[in-house]
Amino acid sequence: MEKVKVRVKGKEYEVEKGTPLGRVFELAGIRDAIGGVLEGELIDLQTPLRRGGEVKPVYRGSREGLEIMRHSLAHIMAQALKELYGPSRVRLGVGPTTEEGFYYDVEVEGKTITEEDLPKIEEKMREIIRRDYPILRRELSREEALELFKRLGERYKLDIIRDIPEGEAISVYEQGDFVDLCRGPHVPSTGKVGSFKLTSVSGAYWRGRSDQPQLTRIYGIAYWSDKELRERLKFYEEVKRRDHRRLGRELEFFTIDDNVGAGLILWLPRGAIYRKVLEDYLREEHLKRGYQLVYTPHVGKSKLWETSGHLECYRENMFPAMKIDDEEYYVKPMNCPFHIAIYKSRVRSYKELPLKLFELGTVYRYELSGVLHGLLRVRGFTQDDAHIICTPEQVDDVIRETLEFALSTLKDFGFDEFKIYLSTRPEYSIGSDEQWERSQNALRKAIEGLGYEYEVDEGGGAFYGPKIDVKIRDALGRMWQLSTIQFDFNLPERFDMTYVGADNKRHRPYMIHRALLGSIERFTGILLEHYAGLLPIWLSPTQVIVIPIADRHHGYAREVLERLRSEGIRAEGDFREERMNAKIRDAELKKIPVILVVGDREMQSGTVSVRSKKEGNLGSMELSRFVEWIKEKIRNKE
RNA sequence: GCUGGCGUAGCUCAGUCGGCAGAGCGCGGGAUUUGUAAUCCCGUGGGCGCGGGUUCGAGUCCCGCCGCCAGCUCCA
Repeated sequence: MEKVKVRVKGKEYEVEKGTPLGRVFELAGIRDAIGGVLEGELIDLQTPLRRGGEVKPVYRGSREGLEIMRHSLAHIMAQALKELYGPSRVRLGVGPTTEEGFYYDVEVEGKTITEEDLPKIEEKMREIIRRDYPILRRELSREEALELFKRLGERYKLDIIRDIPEGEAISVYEQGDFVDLCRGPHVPSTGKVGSFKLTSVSGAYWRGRSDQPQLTRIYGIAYWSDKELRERLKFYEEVKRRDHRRLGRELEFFTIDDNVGAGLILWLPRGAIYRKVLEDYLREEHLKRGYQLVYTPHVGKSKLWETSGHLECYRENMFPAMKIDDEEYYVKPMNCPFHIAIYKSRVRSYKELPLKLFELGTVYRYELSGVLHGLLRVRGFTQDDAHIICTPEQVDDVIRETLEFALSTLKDFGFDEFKIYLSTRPEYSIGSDEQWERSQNALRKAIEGLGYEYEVDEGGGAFYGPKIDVKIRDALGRMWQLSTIQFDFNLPERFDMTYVGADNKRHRPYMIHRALLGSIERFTGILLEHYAGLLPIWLSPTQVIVIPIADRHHGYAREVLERLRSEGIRAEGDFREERMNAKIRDAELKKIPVILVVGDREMQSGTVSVRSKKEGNLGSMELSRFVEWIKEKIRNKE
């Protein structure tokens, strides 16, 4: 009999090949493990050892164990469904784990599972957990497996079995009278799982293909302890509380009107002020760095989009054509062809490169109605878009400067945690080896030069060039992709872009697309959620609200207001016949960063009583001192 | 687009078995002149998403449409 050598806790054990891991743990005196990691592979106690190596035991409460336990919960849910609705009515798809828990795709004949059914299913699951069935692994031959699942009427499982490569073991796991095709791993018995909650149901196509039947996907989240589970549920509450669609309405930033159209944003006055500040900032920063501002139209002739290749490759994302004077026009989904037309408006010399054209360009893209989501996924949006056209020699400097610009911009909005991704040449691509080499090097050097970690997505670039994407982490720990810096070897060819070099010959320039925030709309959604609606003072539509206590203070309040406004501070007054407390409450709910209360005392001494949303009541301050105080905060982008 | 859920006042929601459409907030008017998160009183506001059908009678039941929300990538 063949033997394998397994090392556990520094000791080596030689056992027959195929011995279950649990047996080895017994020899090693390990009692309460629920599984193990064999050379990086997560296995359970019943997994037969087919190779040797180092094994680390996995216990309840551990991270690796979480994966095992969640997987078992998916099975327990499937068993519960079979018990509730009858085994022959329930057909199972796949039931994997997710980052937070698990799901199972199922089909229940003659019944649509809704969220109302979830408590009942949970209750049945708890019952199965209490019964503490041992979970047993069995390996079957292909024929046995096909026979078994045919008998059970599990047509989806049969699909899966057919896809398992020859020679790979086919295993099933049994608990009570429930049996499921499964690679494992699983906990030793149904009683050894953690806390869970079923959260939602949705439709999901079998194998993710729309030509396949749609199953019901039931989601659950699971953690080892009640405490962790409660914390995660609280996190979801927080996500809901911070939903930018709700904040956008409460703060009167934007609205979406059915009569205007789905995915089309109407910016309300308060949102518009914020947007103006944001856009002014962007334009200033671009001018500082030698970009030139341009404006381009919203539509262009079909010929333009033919040349650019958009009609060929991007048509399904474009709004359909409109006919004008026997000529077809398309609403722009991108700004590049226009920026290229600007570049080509005259002969360009190498002396004026790099040429950096910047536009807050509003584009329209057709998105499926089902994917639209507040500001985060829309059909019309404004990009902070630029195209940089340069010589090959300038590529390194241009990229370094651009990446630096992107990161410093993100930092200005309060994002300091980034993840940078470098996507390289895919299998099918255009452009020369030299172009790819030079560009990829420039991107890599730029990231390394700034001392950042990055991940390489090998072959993940577009067919027309490599790129860097920057993702940020928001206050809730979620990652969002914002900046992108992307080479394009395609458009300069298609549009025959050239510059005259020092040699008085025509050369092909390099072109780079880049966006820092991506889209103003989407970025605003992310920002609202990141700050839970409490924007930094420099971005707040109203920075200060002046609250007079009684009518006799209105005159002084107006003086204060005027002074603030003359200093360029966005200030408002609350002159309603309301009690001070009510006015403060309203201002707090509107998340206005600073409240100035003025009454008899302030009027006499020429001061204001400062209450900051962040820091609470700060007491009285001379008016001029307050002006300095808040200007300092605005300057520092607090 | 597909599947499921939901559409009642500007907002958040209640409306039982099919039997006179409600509450709070908001908004308007009045009283109150107030020191750090809701003063009181009165009033206003609804084609119950749209269109059909069943019924003596439909917010409620049935059918069709529209809109919104969630999911549709993570391979037993």
